[in-house]
Amino acid sequence: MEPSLLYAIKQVELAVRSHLDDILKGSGVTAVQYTALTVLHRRDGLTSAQLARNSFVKTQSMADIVTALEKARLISRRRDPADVRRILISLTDHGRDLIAQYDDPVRKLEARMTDGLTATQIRDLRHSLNHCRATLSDHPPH
Amino acid sequence: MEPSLLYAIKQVELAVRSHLDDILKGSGVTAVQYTALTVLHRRDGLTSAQLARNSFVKTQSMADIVTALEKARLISRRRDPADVRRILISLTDHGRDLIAQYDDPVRKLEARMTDGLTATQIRDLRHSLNHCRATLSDHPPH
DNA sequence: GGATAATCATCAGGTTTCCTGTTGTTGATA
DNA sequence: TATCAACAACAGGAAACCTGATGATTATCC
Repeated sequence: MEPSLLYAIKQVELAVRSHLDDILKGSGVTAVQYTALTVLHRRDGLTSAQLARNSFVKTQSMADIVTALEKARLISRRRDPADVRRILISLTDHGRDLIAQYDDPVRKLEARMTDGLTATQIRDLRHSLNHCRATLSDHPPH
Repeated sequence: MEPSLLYAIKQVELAVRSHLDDILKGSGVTAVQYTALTVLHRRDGLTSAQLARNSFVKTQSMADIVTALEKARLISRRRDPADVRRILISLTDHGRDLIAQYDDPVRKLEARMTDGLTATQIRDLRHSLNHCRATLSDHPPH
């Protein structure tokens, strides 16, 4: 009986999170919080609601994470002058330092994971994952 | 700046979980609990500790899930006569019914996710994911 | 222009899923 | 036999999710 692709993805993600938790032990942030930081590192000035949509969770759930990151002085928040409802989030210097500090071990984890795959296989894997992500986003659960 | 493979996997898993939560709404089980049931469906008679290792979590964490499933009468537990420390877990008829009930919508979710990919691409994706899983298991965090 | 709808942030309260740490029992090993 | 490893379980706590509701602001439609 062939295990499903859904299960295979979950398995890899579980393994990655386990290794990531280990890498981040002592950093003061969880794997989920670290991921939110990396998203902000790539796209500064997002709102909590945008971050939530990016992670397929409710805004209330993302608020927990944002609150923790702000308390740790890793992010800062400011009103959007163009839309007073919005509060834009940016990394602080402290937040950028943390990203920089763990960039290397996280890259090494990815290298270890793909060790044994060819460059072509890695490229195809990335392509297929992006395809799956896009397809599921186009047909949202609600 | 290229998003990492680790991030791509997390994104797909988040999207899958979101859709799975939606499918399972009304089932009485969570996505995590459902996944544990599918593992037992494929390999009956596992212990809680074995399930935990399979999911890269501590035995104490898996105990929460197993307790919930037993309370819902979806699994049953019995002592292993060959090793009295162990308690083997099996699906009940009720548990098998639940798996059967949601098998079709879950398969459809997987089909939707891979819509647009060729059979070869899907095969390669499965192969690469299994490779990543195995590589990370061979180099455990602890 | 004004009513209606959508969006954002937030409060309250609750559940699930993870953790550390500890203990007692049993099986494996030296 | 003595030691060590594995399993299950208890206690307690934190993180990350949820539903439901509210007020403020912006967007849309007649």
